[in-house]
Amino acid sequence: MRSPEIVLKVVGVCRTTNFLTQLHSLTIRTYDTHLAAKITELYFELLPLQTARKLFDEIPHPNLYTCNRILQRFCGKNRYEEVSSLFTSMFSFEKVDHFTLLFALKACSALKATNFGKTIHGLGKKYGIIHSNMFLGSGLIDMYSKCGNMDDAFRAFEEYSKPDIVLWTTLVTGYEKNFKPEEALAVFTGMAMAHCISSDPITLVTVVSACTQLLNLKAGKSVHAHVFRMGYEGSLSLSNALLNLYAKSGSMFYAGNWFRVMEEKDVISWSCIISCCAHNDATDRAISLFDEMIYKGIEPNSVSVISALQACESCCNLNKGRQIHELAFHKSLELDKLVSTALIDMYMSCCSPQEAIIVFDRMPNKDPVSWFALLCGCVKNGMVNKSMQIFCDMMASDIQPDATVMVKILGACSELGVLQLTSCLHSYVIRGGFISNSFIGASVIDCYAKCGSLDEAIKVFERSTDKDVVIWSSMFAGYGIHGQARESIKFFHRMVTDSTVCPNKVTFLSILAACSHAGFVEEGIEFFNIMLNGYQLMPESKHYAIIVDLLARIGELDKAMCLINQMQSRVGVHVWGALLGACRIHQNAEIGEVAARNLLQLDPDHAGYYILLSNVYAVDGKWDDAAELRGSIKERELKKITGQSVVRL
DNA sequence: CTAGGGTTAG
Repeated sequence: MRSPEIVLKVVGVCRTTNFLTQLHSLTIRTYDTHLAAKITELYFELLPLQTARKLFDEIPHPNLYTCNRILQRFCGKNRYEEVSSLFTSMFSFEKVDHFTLLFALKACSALKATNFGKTIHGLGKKYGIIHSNMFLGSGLIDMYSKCGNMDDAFRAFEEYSKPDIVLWTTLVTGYEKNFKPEEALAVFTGMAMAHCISSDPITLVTVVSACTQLLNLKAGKSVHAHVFRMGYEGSLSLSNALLNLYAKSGSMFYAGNWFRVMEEKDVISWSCIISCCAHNDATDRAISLFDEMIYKGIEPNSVSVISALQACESCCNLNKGRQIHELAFHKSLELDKLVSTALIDMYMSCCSPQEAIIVFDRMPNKDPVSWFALLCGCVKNGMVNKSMQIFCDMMASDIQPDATVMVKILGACSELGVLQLTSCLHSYVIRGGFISNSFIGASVIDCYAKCGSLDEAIKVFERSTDKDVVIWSSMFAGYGIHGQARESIKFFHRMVTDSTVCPNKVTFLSILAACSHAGFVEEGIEFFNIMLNGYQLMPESKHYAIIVDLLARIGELDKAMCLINQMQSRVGVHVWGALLGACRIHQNAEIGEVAARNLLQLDPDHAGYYILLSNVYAVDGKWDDAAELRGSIKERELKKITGQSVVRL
């Protein structure tokens, strides 16, 4: 077997390294370009990168065309390390062409290797092929954009005196993908004003995406009108981009209407509308749309499954969630990390942490987000010890916790109330360099306060160099927890006079809570008014709940009721709960019934409300009503969850 | 052998 043709045929079948070594020496001797091309491909396909490069360097006359083909093949397979390595070997060539550079640029984009990209840019100039065609231009702009370097992308763009539509679009897309939607629209405007350039459907997709980022419905609509004028409504991607714009701008109405009239719909369109419904309290509609999609024979992908799972999550539809899980399993979509994480979220929100843990354990490669979902879910389900365990496992698996994880775990720790653990986490926070993050600082303060050590909380507060509104608020709350409303108020004045920090809604919530905890009725009401009139902050349900509690406690039930009637925001359970609790103390069955009826409407399965109401009846002497209520608790098989609070020093 | 686009996320 001396003929290269025969060798080539054999190469296709036999792929052992041993055989490859023999072929290599043959290739070096024969100088055959076909053989060289084929074997180059095999080196990079089968051997470790370094070995492949070494062998390739020994080949006397590799052919540019075939090397380009190999680069292209590896680009198609996303094997960019190989691309970059082979390209570097090609430096010894007398000349490479724009195809070579284009594939190399693709590798730079994927590997985010800006410096290497700049080298290629320079090579292009050296070889004088930069302006040989527009392909290299868009490749350069795209490379700089994908490396997050828009300044160089723009400079590359400026090197072309007559940019074509693709070049313009690449630049617009670069700005949009780098979260600079204003710049994207500005470039688009520049393009529209440039001579002989009119936008095409692909450009408009990006323009619509920029409008979506800006939540600029008005601009988006005018693009939509332009789409109709140009007759582009047949473009599916463009239709989907518009659908996404309507969905994201919170306009379910527009989204639904546009979805209905869209000529063609694919799985992306369906995912988009399902996600829109799931995020806008139309969970049942989201689920029925998902069913409809399946019924119509549209193959679900991970995105549609995730959106449907989110719908199940927010309406606690465990059975439907399980059904979708099964579907995802059969379609092998559970392999997608985002799907698994959505499943964990769903099971955790539907109060089935065991199933969530099973999903997590099955994940072959867990990412920080899935760890976080598991940790949050355990906290949400009251499994605080378990969440601490997860935190340890996470570090044992070499996953570095980030700021969000730290905030969550500190929250869990404050619930556990173990002071030693708090100081442990505090040291970890300092060592990890997290202490400058004000959310974490505030969590540490809160954690110390809840574990009983106000002194430590104050130390952390005084030591923090950059006290922002979050840190201050956590300190007000800390004093509040310890019943020291006086100190809390003193600190509030210190903040207002000594710093430039402006209080927000959370600040007032902390202050109000402190007043409520210490029974400072007048001060509480005064702060409520300062918030409303002094700072023009709209109180939310939680603020009202505290004020209602304060008023109701001193027996001003009518005033409290009056305040509730004035509320513009949704009246939450805490507001009615505060009122009902006070009605029991002040023996007002009339208002108590109103409060209870509203409560049971908001949360029919909460045993505590039934018991509170039955107590209201009892003190009023309405024994029959009380008995009937107690009966319905038994009927519904509701159990009162007993409260516990623990501090371990 | 070659370039620009749409849905998910704590």
